[in-house]
Amino acid sequence: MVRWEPGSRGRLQEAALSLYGERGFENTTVAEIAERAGLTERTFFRHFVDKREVLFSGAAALQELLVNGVANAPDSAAPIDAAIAALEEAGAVFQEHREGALRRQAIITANAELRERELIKLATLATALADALRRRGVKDPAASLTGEAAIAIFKIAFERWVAPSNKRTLPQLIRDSLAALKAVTAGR
Amino acid sequence: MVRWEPGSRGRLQEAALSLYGERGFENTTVAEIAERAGLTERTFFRHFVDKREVLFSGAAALQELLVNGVANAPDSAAPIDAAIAALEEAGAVFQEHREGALRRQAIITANAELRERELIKLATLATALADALRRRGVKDPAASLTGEAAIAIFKIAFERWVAPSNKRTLPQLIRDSLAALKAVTAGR
DNA sequence: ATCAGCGATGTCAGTTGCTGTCATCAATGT
DNA sequence: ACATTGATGACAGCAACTGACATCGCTGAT
Repeated sequence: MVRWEPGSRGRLQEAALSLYGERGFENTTVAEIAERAGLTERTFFRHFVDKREVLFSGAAALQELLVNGVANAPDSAAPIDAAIAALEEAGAVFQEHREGALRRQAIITANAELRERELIKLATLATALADALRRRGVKDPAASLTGEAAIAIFKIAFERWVAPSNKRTLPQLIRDSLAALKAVTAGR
Repeated sequence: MVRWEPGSRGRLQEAALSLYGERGFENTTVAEIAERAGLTERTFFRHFVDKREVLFSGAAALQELLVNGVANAPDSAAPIDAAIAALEEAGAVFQEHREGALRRQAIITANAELRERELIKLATLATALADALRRRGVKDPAASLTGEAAIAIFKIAFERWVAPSNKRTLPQLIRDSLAALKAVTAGR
């Protein structure tokens, strides 16, 4: 007989996800999440720094994916192309878990607090991309701007990807958005 | 004999600003702010929706400035140039209040919660810019991307502007950042 | 085989941001 | 004079989060 069932963190995450989906983020208390997971409120805060973080714990893996993607891009690739290549790889991963991504995104867009947290995650990704580019020898402000531009592209592409009418794939939409940005910034 | 001193809102703002500066955002309670302003905690929340909003109440005016700037740009201006013109106007306003801007920014960058709020304000500005561009007949995704790109430029320019070593003016840095973004996104 | 220490969890009390509700009272308009 | 309004106070309460300490199965060293 074990003292605790294993996988507390996973149970908390699952409980939170379903409760947020059922009754909304604001209308679910941490006590309820913990109860559904068979744990204590205090334990919830040992696994997640706050109530929102349950939805964003995957961001670390995403960041690693992006940083590696930039690092592994061919030396000949221009900064923006290295960044976009990394985004496309990440986009492919999202594409394979479309259901879960949509469910999660619906929860996030329904709540201002969660949108705040999402933005800070995106901003973190932008600086991580910029760092990765600097490691390739890209100078500032080009590195920072490329990171920001890449994340802006991802943001727009993602928005279009989750739209109900969308039929295209996320990597495709990323390439399209890059083309659109190039068109917009082309001097005349 | 008046029942209340006038200017409660201003006093609350001033009290909050100074306390945040003295002992940091997290280490000052709303009760303390209210006390310094000679008011009640409850009254604080009647003027500001939350503890952070004290630092961001100017964002509405900034947004108006940007939207008007875009609307008033010459018809011949390309979307990105209309957006940049608006940013430069706003940048000039910041330039005239550099002291206050620096003080405020120091408080914000010192705290994660405040950085979150700042990002959501920037995101709001990006969509406001995009809306203003659509009113000029710009289509999506060009409008959204231009809004995002413009805000990215502003963000980077602002970061460089507040750096201690900086000697240049914010509008100048905005123009520089635009040029850098164009260089970065130029296809080959 | 024993035992000390570790790690995940529980328990509990406390702080603080924030909200709902009702009362107060000067100023203002009729 | 009287009702209305608008800004504030008073007070109770919820829920997010934290700190401190207890519990107890497991594991590794002796």
